[in-house]
This record gives sequence, structure tokens and C-alpha cells, in this order.
Amino acid sequence: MNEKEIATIFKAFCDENRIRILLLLLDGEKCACRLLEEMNITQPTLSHHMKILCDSGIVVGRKDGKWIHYSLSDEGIEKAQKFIEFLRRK
Amino acid sequence: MNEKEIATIFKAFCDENRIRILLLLLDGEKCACRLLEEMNITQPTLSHHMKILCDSGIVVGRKDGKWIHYSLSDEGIEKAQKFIEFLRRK
DNA sequence: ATATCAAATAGATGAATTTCAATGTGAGGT
DNA sequence: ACCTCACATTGAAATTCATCTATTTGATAT
Repeated sequence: MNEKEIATIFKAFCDENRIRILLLLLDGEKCACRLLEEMNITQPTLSHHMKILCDSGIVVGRKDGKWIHYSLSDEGIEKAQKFIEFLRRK
Repeated sequence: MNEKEIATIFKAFCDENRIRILLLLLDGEKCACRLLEEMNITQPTLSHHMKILCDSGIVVGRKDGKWIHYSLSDEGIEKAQKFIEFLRRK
């Protein structure tokens, strides 16, 4: 895991709207259209943020017909957690 | 802690050079000039990144004459850790 | 096949970020 | 007082990012 990969993981957390999305996903899986209802952004903007969140590994999408159900990824979150823990061991 | 504050904390981790700096600080306190030696950026660029790192709370600077000694901040890192942990409790 | 709905993509725009060269500031040292 | 060293600030250029409108894709239903 190099510096670039680590930065990509944490891109998930460095935008206000993406934090908002993560908090919405705490309730459990939600499709993009549900998220869209609860946010004040357009559909393409949401799509953009979902791509960054998925690229970071913090969120995963499950395709189901024309819907995509997004949820938090334990593995992704664990990766982020591991790095933060690593910083603390001094 | 609102979405904006959380995003500000994690700004520390979403740039390649800042991750590099954090890793260098794992060894312990270092002054800016030491960090500068080990990075391939100019002094003003380093100064810019140090500001973002300090604003995020992940790094603290200790002034000592004309030097500033930077180190990782346990409190800051703990804050980040708490948020990530919060995401995992589902 | 057509219509409809969910989501992605393309393209544009403005804002934010990264970076550098030049300059300023402030603390020691001579 | 002057010089030097460590760092910050300014201002500008280049890049990246967030956002929008418009359009496309892909899946389901009629």
C-alpha cells in the first residue's frame, strides 16, 4: 500500500457530501435514488460521488435490475481503520 | 461534529504528499527543514501542507526559536479513529 | 418496438487545490 | 545594526474537483 493508494481510500472522507452519504448508509443498504431524495444534489453529481466512494473501497454497490444498492464495506472501512491505527503506534 | 468538520479532519489523509509527511513523522518529531530534505517539494509547498495537517488536528507544531517541530497528535488521530469506528457499528 | 425508469457518461464551468518563485517575518548570531 | 536561517505569506499558473445540463445506456414493463 503506497501513499497514492492510501490517499485514494481517504478521498471518501474528505468531502462534505460524501460524509453525508456515508452517514445515510449507516441505516443499511440504500439505492442511489433513495440517497438522491435525501440529498440536495443532482443525479449526475451523486453518481460522481458514488464512483469516488466505490473506488475508495469504503462503499460497495450491488446491482439489482435497474437499481444499484449501495452499502458500507466492512473490508474497506477496516483498511482505513488499520492505517489510522498504524499511525498511532509510536 | 458536523459533516464539514469531519471532512476537514480527513483532508490530512487525502493527498499523497501529506501521507508521505505523516509517515515521516512516525519516527517522531521533526522540524520542517528535516521534512523538506526528505521530500521533493519546495519550502512554500511544504508550508502549505503543514498548515492543512495542523488545521486537521492530526499534526501539531511546537515552536522552538526559529524552528517548528512537527509531530503526530494523538488527540487528532483519535478523533479520526472514532469516526471510522462509528461507521463500523452497524 | 416503445416507453419508462435508474444510473452512467460527456462536456462545460466555476471553485478549490497544488505548486512554484518571490518576498516578508521573526529569531538568533556577529 | 546587519546578516543569516527557518518558516510564512503573496500572487500567479496549472491542475484537480464539484457541479450542472444534456444525452446515453441498460433494464424492465406494456
